[in-house]
Amino acid sequence: MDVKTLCLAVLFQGEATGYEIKKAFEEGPFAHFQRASFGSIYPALSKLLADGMAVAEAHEQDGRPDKKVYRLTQTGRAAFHRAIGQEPEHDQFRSDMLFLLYFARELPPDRVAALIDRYIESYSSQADHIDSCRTERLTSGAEIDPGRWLVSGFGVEVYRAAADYLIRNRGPLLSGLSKHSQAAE
Amino acid sequence: MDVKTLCLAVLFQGEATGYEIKKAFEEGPFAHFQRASFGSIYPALSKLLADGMAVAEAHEQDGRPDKKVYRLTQTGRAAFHRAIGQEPEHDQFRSDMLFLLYFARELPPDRVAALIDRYIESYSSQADHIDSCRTERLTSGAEIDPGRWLVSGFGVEVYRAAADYLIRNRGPLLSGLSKHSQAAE
DNA sequence: ATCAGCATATATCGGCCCGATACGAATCAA
DNA sequence: TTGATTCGTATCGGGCCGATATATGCTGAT
Repeated sequence: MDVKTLCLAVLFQGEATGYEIKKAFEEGPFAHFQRASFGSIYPALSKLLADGMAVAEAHEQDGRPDKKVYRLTQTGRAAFHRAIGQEPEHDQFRSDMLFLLYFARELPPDRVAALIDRYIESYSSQADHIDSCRTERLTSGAEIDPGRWLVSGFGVEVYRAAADYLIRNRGPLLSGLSKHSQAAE
Repeated sequence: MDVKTLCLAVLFQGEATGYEIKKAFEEGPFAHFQRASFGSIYPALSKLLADGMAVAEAHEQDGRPDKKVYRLTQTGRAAFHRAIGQEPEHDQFRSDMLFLLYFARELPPDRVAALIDRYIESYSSQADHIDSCRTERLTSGAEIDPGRWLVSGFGVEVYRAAADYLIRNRGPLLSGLSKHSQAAE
């Protein structure tokens, strides 16, 4: 999924500025499983305009700095449907934390403990946050989109599983580490 | 974690060629949570040589094409320890599958079903594969590194949780989708 | 038997994308 | 009052991926 497609996706859900598109990947609906930076969003939006997939409307009103609100054209909507017809790439996960824990033997045990605690806290709070958004949407009485519901539930489940695993294995890791250092050093 | 550090990590575990380093991220110990391509590995290795962090030995023997076996120097080993002393970046996950499922409403239901089935199959087989490597190592009687054990267990647990969630929610998603299309179209 | 395809092996190049940075102002907390 | 944070657009350097080039030996289908 290139950033052009990602912008198409956000704009498919309604008009937005470049800044708002960024937020959709930071705290919005696409957070946790897709991302894009300003350095790729703004050029992508320019290209969308050039290709006639979107139109921009300048709003100078509110604060002071001009803002450009982008909206998809029919061409853009068609391009989005074409894009989601393509075969998806494999999921990818990148974790510096697991990388460091892999080398736990090479780190001071107290650092390993701190690392794993931060990891647990981070995953737990992310699960809680998504979960609170879900219950909020449930109680709001608004209509629930099955796709979005599945995706957010996936996030809760997987983050929880990750946190639980680390809670269960924190002790064993630390004691395994100390046993080894007793034997080897 | 830049590719230079990643190469340092692989070489820390023993000498290797560029090709073997790539494999460490494809099927080796770092698969699933870190990655690197040839386009970044070879330049990184050149830099490692230039910085005196590694030395290369040419082997022309075996097949026909020359291979360069890289080995870390003391400087390299020190650089690696310095690198793992740094603060890790946040974990990141990117999933085209979840992106597509988010837009399930915009896709033909049979495609959604196929997509989710492939997803389940992929996650299940990855969990099984890591798990078989773990039982193999357990029964081999060789010493078990606590860090690596934790990391591989994490993979099994999280992949299983993801697959289980999708198995449980495949039906509800599909029926939710058909209910909606009845109501709206 | 032959030939396509894959594994081994090194290397480069175009292009995409991130992170930092610049610019500018308003609002809010210390 | 002054530093931080939010809103907002935009570029630039550098890092990294994916495709491609090059070369050869092995293996399994036809």
